[in-house]
Amino acid sequence: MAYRITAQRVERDQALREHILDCAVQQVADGGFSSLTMSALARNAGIATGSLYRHFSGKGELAAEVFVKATRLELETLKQQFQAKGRAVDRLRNGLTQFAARAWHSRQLAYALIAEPAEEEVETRRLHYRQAYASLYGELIAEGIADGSFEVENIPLTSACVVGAVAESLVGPLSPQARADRESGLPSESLEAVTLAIVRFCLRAINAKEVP
Amino acid sequence: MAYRITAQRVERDQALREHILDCAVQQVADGGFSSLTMSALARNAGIATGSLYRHFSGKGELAAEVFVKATRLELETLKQQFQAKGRAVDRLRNGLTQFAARAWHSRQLAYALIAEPAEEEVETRRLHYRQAYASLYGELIAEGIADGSFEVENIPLTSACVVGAVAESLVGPLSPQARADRESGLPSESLEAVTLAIVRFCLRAINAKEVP
DNA sequence: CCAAAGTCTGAATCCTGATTCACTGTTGTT
DNA sequence: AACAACAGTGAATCAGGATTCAGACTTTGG
Repeated sequence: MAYRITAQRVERDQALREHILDCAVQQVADGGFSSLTMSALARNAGIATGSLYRHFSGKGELAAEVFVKATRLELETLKQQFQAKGRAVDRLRNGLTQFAARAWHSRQLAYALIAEPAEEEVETRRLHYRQAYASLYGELIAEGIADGSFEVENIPLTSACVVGAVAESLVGPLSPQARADRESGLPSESLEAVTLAIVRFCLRAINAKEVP
Repeated sequence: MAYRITAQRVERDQALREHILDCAVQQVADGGFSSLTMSALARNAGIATGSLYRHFSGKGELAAEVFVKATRLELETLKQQFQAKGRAVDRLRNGLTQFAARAWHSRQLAYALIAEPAEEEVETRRLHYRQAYASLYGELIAEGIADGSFEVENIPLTSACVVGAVAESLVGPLSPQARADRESGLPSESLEAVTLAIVRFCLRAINAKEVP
């Protein structure tokens, strides 16, 4: 024998893999999944295209990992707000507010994660994580129902509606920001106005006793 | 001179163009935009691929026309309900109910029109028509506000939320139908249940005095 | 320092459809 | 009928990105 996978090598590999993923996330944040090409990524990461394939079986897997890495963070952040202590209404309001702010400040990434067409593998993950978002809303709604502050008949469907409403108003083509991008230069609603509208919309939709 | 575009020729051309579009819509309704390839379309329409280019400048234009043809119908149908006579609440409820039913009965097409990734030219039209949907909701909401049956602060944003909620719950990955497709064979909500949930959600969200 | 066993490289290749175009078939005019 | 001008055909070509792979280069253990 004359070669063995040493600990140092394993570390380097992991570090390089992370480095590649970081570059990839950056690329998606800058130009969406459509700008994530193997050659551009290799260039950014400072390696050869072929080397990418030592770390990822193919583009699909790579894109999926990018998606998961970025989405998990958002989901966890929202979860933290939702599972904090306090009244369900407040937690929902805080969660939505924070979610809106994060999406607002990195629109391209938010759009890529929520809506941009991408590899099949990404769509699979998207499906999974949308369910996860909906479940999160569902749990919170259930708690609110239990303590009498909300009133909803069909929790899963209502959760889906909430996910849709939030997505559309924040990153969809109707979002004020997208409109502003198009009719560039012209007035556009502020983050505060948008957040308020979304929070009101959702709270009313779930029959909250208290709406700002 | 020895050739002139005769009326007969013009008619044939128009007829053939329509025939091609019909085949294309059918293909999209069966397998989504992803199944719309020039060669398959040529085969279905019974002509050569090259001939497609006598009627459309390229795939983008063709796909866009398919989108517009199919979407215009939906929009007009909804508009008719919304602009009927009667109370705003009833018109909204009827419109949503009908929209849901139509989407439910041709999911693949609904998905293709509302959410499926497609050519740039299609996305442009989609943008336009989503605005149109939102405006339609907006007008109706404004009428409802005027006669005191709704109460909404930010009409455009609220309309966007409605569009998103409806889209997500009907054709999004969280729609009961999509879930059923996945966990095939298992129970799934009925069209009636879904419709009721959506109508309730939207009516409450816009602060309707009367919710079923 | 050497040989063995990996790793890296990036130009060449493959893949999947859209698009073209030289050729054949039709239609309209004289 | 004969010709001009257009329409239809579909195999060949193109396009643009992912993927491969024959060296060149590194690391490891002796």
